[in-house]
Amino acid sequence: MENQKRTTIYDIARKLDLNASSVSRALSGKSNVSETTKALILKTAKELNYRPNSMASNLRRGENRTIGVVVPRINQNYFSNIIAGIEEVTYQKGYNLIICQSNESYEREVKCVDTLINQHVSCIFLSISADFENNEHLKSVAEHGINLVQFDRVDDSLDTYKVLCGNEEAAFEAVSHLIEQGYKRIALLEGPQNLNIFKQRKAGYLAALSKHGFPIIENLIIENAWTRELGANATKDLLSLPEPPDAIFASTSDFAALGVLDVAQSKGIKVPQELGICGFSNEEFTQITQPSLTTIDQFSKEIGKNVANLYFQKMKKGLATEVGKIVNIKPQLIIRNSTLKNSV
Amino acid sequence: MENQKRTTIYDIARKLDLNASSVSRALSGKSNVSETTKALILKTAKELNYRPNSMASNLRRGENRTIGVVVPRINQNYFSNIIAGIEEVTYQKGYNLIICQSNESYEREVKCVDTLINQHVSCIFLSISADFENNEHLKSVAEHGINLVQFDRVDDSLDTYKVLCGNEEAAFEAVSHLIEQGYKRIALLEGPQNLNIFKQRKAGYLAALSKHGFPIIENLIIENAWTRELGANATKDLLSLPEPPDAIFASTSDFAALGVLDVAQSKGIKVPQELGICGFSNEEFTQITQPSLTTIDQFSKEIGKNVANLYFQKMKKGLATEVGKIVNIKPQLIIRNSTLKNSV
DNA sequence: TTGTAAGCGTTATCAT
DNA sequence: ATGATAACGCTTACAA
Repeated sequence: MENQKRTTIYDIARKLDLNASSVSRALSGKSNVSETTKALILKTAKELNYRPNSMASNLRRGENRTIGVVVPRINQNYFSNIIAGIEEVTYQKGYNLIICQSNESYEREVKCVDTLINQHVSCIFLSISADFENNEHLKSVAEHGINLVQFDRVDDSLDTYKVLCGNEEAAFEAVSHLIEQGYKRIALLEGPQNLNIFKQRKAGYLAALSKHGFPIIENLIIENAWTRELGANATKDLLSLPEPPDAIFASTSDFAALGVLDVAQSKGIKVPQELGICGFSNEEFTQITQPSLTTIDQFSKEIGKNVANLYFQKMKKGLATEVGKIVNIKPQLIIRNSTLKNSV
Repeated sequence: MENQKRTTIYDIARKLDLNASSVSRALSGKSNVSETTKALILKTAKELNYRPNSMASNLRRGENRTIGVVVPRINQNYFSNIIAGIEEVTYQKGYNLIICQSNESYEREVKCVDTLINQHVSCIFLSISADFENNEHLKSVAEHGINLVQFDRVDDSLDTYKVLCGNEEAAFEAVSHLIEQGYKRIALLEGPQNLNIFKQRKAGYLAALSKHGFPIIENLIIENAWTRELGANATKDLLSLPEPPDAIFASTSDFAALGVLDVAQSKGIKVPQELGICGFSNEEFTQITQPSLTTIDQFSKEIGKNVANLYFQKMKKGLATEVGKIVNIKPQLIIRNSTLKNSV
């Protein structure tokens, strides 16, 4: 069972006293083969349990109907939804997906890209890791004639196709909403600034403050607070300031926002009356917390679909030179109880 | 950029006035090649930006260092964690992963398996879809000399390697715990019975009842309640019975348990005093609800690692004929407030 | 409509 | 230690 030889087109040809090329033609639905022999070939192919060897045909044709995906983490809702979106499109196009996770490590990201290049994938969809160092590996993708679509966490300096998700405007909206609700001292939990998305979210925060004439208070901005625990620690620090904030925008993630809520509850601080909390990503649990958390939905599955469509509808057809190289998915502010100071 | 030819071992050979076979030997680290030429080859390979063509070498060697994974849904915590576990092992072994999702559709599951067979993957890791019909496609995997590891949702009738996760004992423990807490009328939300896991969970429920001398009450058992909404509907029905249950075991998922909690809260029923609730899977949100939900942790990432290790440590080495074909991951009951009637 | 033959980029086997 | 050659299974000009 282990090592029996699989049937090839030659086996079929031999059995029917035909030539392998006829079999190939028949199986790939070419027109130049008579209906009778075609039927015969299809029949015996089935009998012999024939399966095409895609390694061989890929090699011969010089193209591999496979797309490589590199994400920081597979098992994070945001990314697994993107992958699901990608898969929905690629499956229907008959393409396979090779999935790699960088585990937020730059070194590993480089290795993933390397193996994908070796696999001769048609395209790579990639979101960079948290400790991104430089873009040599991404340049080498292009050097090997492989298409590249960056999404979400992208290297701006590289002129590739990109799917972005309006981080700056989302942060702007969120902070504006906090201001409209009457919060006066709004803190920011920010993520690693080598990632574009966190830079943009910070920019949105700053823009909203300045638009409403609010001062920028440096010690209300906490770096690297992007897990539940780090969010909680940051909150403890913030609340013990002489002039503590009355709202915290956890721009990094809903997990950080959850950490904020943890601390607020353990200290008996009322949310949203005494402290407003806003997260980022619309994780499932944000509607379950007490109070439910205001957050930003990024339409992650949509992002995935757009990434894949960008490849199939534009790149592959050689369309879109400059126009349409960048797709923007507009995120949406989801207002819930954790910031509704006025309405409670 | 798009269509330039990639450098091959012939290009390197030509440049160094050597033979392609020497280059091949040098690059694949064989011993029978002098240190000097080896160094030379490696150097020029780098200069020419050479990348091995794995399609070609796979074809030649007759093996594809790729593993196919088929899951019902990629973007479900349980499965994405399993995939993360698988990836952790396969990455380190230098294997690639082709991921497919069946979307709980049998037809699509068959297609996924088909493409994986065509890809000549070394092994398929699979968890069957909800509307599983028959195992013809799984049999054909073996017929093509491809290894198969089933996990979690498996077809018991097939003699393959399996990674299971003690569904029956977990359900037994959960229901025993409910009984010990003093609940008298324990309802069951059950899933599609064509899936082994739901059958086993039901069996565990029944076994626990009978062990403690509890009667089996048919109308406390609700079929197909495995989403939040279906769980809520089932709960409404249950609570309007003349003799409603005082505990509900949502054996299908934590989402169903959440639906139960929704209804309890909207009806002002106190959890756990008037109604005990137990879920299944230890989703992230179960520790966030008010009250927190008792559930069962399945160690999903561990399952993934075990699946992959089963292949690398046993199947691939031809070890383990009968012994060790089935690995059992013991799940763990996580007791939280939603069932602690006695302690509140 | 069918057959012939070359070639995709490797690697394995044999000879040198 | 290195070279020549065939082969993996398929596709595709080209010839018949």
